[in-house]
Amino acid sequence: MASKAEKSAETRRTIIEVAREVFARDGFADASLAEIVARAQVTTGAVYHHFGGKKGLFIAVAEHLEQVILGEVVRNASPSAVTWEALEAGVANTLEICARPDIQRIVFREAPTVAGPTEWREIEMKYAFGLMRGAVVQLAEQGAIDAPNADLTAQILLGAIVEAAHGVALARDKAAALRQGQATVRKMLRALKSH
Amino acid sequence: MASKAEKSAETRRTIIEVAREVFARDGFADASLAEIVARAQVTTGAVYHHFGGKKGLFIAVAEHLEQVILGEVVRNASPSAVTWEALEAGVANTLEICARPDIQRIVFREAPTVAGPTEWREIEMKYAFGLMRGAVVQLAEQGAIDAPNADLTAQILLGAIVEAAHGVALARDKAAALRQGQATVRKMLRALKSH
DNA sequence: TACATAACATAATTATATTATGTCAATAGA
DNA sequence: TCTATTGACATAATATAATTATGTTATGTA
Repeated sequence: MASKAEKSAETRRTIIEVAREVFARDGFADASLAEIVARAQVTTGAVYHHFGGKKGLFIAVAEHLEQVILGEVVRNASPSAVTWEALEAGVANTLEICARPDIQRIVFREAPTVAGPTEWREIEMKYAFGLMRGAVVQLAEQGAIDAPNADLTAQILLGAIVEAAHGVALARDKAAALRQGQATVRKMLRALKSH
Repeated sequence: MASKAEKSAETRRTIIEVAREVFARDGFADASLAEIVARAQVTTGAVYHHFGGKKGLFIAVAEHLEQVILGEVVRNASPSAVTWEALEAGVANTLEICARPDIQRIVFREAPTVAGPTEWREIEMKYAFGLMRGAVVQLAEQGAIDAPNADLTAQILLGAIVEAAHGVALARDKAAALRQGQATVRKMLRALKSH
């Protein structure tokens, strides 16, 4: 046991795990690769082997966090088709998840600039943005939502959610802010309902 | 004429002007101070004298762009007190301005991470965010808008606007996207109207 | 069993931002 | 009007990381 592939995957996970902490605390620019490899008990060679460099490592961390988000949102979601209620619940859930400081900073603040706008958009398409976009498209087809441009609508909604989450993270009374943020976003969402 | 102070202000303006182009094209991290000073026909000494470093220069550029935004928005605004119509018009106008790629990237994507969240928030308070926040507060006092948390509401609105602008910038048919984005944001805004 | 290669470690290199120092000219005070 | 000071830069040295190049080892495979 402990095959070569398993050991490799293990170090990869370890590096991502500690990098997540360091990037969340210091941000991409101020994070030290030296600290990451020291805490992960590897060398820079390992990082360059697995991720191709600091940027690659950061993107891997960000993508991993996107998977975490996606995992939690779909786990909490009903497995049936997209309904209006499911969208509302998913939005509220996403807002809560995005209020976590590490996700906030790594995924939504820094990743777009570190990866570059276009490349990051492609990655995002597979996760939170893709999910939102898919929901908007389905509801638009059902005639439940008024969205002539699904991409744009999804982006605006996600933007509102992310900024609400950021506001929540900054607030002193986070529980209250979370409720207010969810209420405000829910109102905005309902404004898109077709009738 | 051409006093020392005038000449100094002139080089300062020149540096900001060319730095704006380079930062907009390459982003903060990939932008080369060497290229900036070469194109501005000064040396790094000038940059450090005026701005204290690369970060300081970037923040100066971002703050300058915030002034540009504020200038255009208030110029287009009616000089009277804040009304619902004024807010709607201001939001539509802001969305249009924020769709410009350089403003998008420098002010809303990178500045928060380059300056650090808290420091940038203080700066923002004097410009777009402060304007939005002030409008929300006034309208809430008038009872025209339902906003229990003015900071949070302003942040969510600005987030929706900025993301809408980003979507517009990415769209092929920008004119159509701009109209759709404005329509969507207007709907969301009206959802906050109290009745 | 021998070879190839994945998975790293180590050491050299480089690329830029920063810092330290130097220069000159404008301006304010005597 | 003379001079001392200092602001406004230029130039050259330094330092801090990231990156690259090269080396090593163990494991899977033919």
